[in-house]
Amino acid sequence: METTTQELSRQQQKSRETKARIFQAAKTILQEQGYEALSIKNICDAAGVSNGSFYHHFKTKDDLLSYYIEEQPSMDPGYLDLPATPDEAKDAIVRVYLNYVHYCRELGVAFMANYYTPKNQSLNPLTRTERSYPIVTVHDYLQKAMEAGVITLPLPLEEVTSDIRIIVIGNVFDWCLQNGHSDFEGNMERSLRVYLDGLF
Amino acid sequence: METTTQELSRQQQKSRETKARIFQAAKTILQEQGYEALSIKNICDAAGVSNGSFYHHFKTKDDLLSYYIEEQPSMDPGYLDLPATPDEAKDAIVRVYLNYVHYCRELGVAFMANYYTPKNQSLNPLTRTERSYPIVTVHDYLQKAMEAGVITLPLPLEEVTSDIRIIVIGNVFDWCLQNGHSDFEGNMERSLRVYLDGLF
Amino acid sequence: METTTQELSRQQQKSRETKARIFQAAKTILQEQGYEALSIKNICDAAGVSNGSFYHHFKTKDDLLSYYIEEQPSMDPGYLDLPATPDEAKDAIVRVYLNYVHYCRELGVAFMANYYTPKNQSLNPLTRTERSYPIVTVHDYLQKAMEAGVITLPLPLEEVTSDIRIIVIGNVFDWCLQNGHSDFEGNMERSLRVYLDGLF
Amino acid sequence: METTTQELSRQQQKSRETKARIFQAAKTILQEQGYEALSIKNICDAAGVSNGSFYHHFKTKDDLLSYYIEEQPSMDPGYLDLPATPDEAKDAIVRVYLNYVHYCRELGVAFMANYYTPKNQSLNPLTRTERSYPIVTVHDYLQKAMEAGVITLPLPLEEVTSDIRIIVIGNVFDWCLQNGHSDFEGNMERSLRVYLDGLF
DNA sequence: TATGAATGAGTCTTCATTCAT
DNA sequence: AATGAATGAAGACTCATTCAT
Repeated sequence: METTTQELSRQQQKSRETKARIFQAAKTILQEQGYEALSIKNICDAAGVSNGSFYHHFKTKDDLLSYYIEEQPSMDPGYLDLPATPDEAKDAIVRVYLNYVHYCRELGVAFMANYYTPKNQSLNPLTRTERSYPIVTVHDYLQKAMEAGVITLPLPLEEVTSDIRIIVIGNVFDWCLQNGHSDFEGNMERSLRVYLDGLF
Repeated sequence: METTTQELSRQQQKSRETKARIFQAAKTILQEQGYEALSIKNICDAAGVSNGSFYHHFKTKDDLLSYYIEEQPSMDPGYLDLPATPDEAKDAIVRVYLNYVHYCRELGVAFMANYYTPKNQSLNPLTRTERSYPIVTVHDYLQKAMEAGVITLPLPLEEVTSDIRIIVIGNVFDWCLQNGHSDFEGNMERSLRVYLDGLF
Repeated sequence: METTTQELSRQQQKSRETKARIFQAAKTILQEQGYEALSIKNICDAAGVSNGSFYHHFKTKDDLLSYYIEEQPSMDPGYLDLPATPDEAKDAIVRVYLNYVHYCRELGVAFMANYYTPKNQSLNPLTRTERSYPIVTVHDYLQKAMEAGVITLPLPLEEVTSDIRIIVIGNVFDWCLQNGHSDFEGNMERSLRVYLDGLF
Repeated sequence: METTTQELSRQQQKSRETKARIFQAAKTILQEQGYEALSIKNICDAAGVSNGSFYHHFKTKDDLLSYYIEEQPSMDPGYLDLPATPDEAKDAIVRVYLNYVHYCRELGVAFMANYYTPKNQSLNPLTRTERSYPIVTVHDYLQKAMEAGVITLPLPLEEVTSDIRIIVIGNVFDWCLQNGHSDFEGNMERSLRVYLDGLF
């Protein structure tokens, strides 16, 4: 009968917890078992919740997924002091992308494999510029290094950053393709280094 | 009564047409509706063929998909004569992949954008080794060149071919990502060349 | 608004009815059309239930079949008090299987004749160990009797239970083979008794 | 144009060879891979023959199978000299059924699993008496031993042979159920011996 | 808010069989 | 006598979603 504000908020809080539990369960499944295993049933089992409850909190499966993507952590900057030598510049760039590798691992192969589709335009730096992609960081970094006379590029900067982006994409894609069973860090570092060695 | 060569080939021809129709149907679905819509039923409906017929022509769904890579216009063997100098080797490798670029263009961006999903295991050379991927060609080519003493690699051959594959994948992915509006040939050639320059 | 216990049980009751209807449909098909006709579709059609509903109630087709054995009218625990003499032990074991005979009669020859196929893996205790087969009961019973020093077996317990299972299977099979026109109880009791007499 | 009798018979001979090859292939598959693997495709592949050819020689799959059953080897008699002691009688009976085990193994689990259904009335000695089943042999043997005063049975002969038949059936069924992965000989010998020990 | 029963289209694949050649 | 292309029903099982309670 008496429904105080407090009681309502208690209920609301419980509801939010349920939603969070579902969300977390989905995240865990995605990371540990892959996208294919991400069925409503599996999510509900893992969350200890009925499937009806799922549909109470999320309109559809896609609805749930959209929340997931928004939650991505943003890149940690601060590697990028002005280099003293070309080799330092190479090291810095490699470090940026090893950091990205780390970030990919956090998200999990399963998620990345789903996310890394050419149709996913959020991957296209030409389309969406709000986000501070690593490649933007690297672009600015190389520019500064050139202006400071530390390095000289035999190619236009845009082409170089394009190549780097391509190499990085290739590495991620390959890692996904092999279901996380490739030497992600090793490949990333090596392919970038050889490329940069060919460059300056 | 008498079964002439011509009559036989008529049946064979019809068979080949059916196979091609299935092949084409899959391509169209991939282009217009995406990888997720690529079910056997959809393919057969689109091809106007019974599902049994599909399995008569293709061992499995994956089998069909891998044909898109196998069916590449056969490489001009002249590309791959033993090189006299390191630069000739680089040229040859670049040419192999420019040829691949040409093939991708033939299939179309729409197709490739749907085909290039990490979920498409027919892209994974580790999974399906029967097919003659360009990377296999290049692998053999580099080996021959090394044995002939024309080039020396500072890295294990496997790592080099891995890098090349990664770079090529990245190029294709990027091209798809930009809806075909990138300098596919230019990027492919440049990124490969710089990498190879860094190598030998 | 208020969800009383009664209302809940109404839904649960309906659910149980559905499950029973599926169960019964399978039984009927087995009786009238045989094991080969026992497809999920047939079962669902006969039960007037969607195939999704089937899988809501039973994990798998085998799961359903194994229920026929599990659902045995629960054994009177008094049967299985620790025996005072070897003869009491024999009596108990015989009684367990006379009870099983009774259960077989309830299911009917027609059903059993179709159910007793070597292809029906739900009959194989090695495959599915969750269920409480009579043989498990007997196994435990013999073990207790041995530990209590009431009986001594000249053979490993596992071999004995294997023999008993085999004899029981043979009895059921023979009964089916003769369309129910054999002395099921008589044969079961006699063959088991003579075997046990040879044992201890 | 000229079709001499000889030429015809040559063709006929080739035809018969093809048929035999198909038959043999089916037999091999049945024994080595089991009944489930016995598809027309597999048979034709193994026989090196087109599926059309199969249907030229056999009306249906069942047609082929019927040939298989007719080909079964008949039991080798001659174990059964009049025994001097009860133990010799037991040995003889066990030997008869170990021979039967051997015969089952020859036919293969796959075949037996298909054949050993209660619905298969050819297994019912009451129905079909033309064949000289092992149990008939044993029946006659026991009778002779009794008449000679070597053994005495505490039960009617009919009941004893019934028990023995039941035990044997159980052994075969169990062996099938476990896909040939049970100790067929061991179980058969042990269960029979314990039973006979309980008998005389 | 939460439950879980029910749905039915959808998944890939296998198979026995037919038929034109 | 022999080929192999084509058929389509059938197999078990999964899944996102709806709805009455």
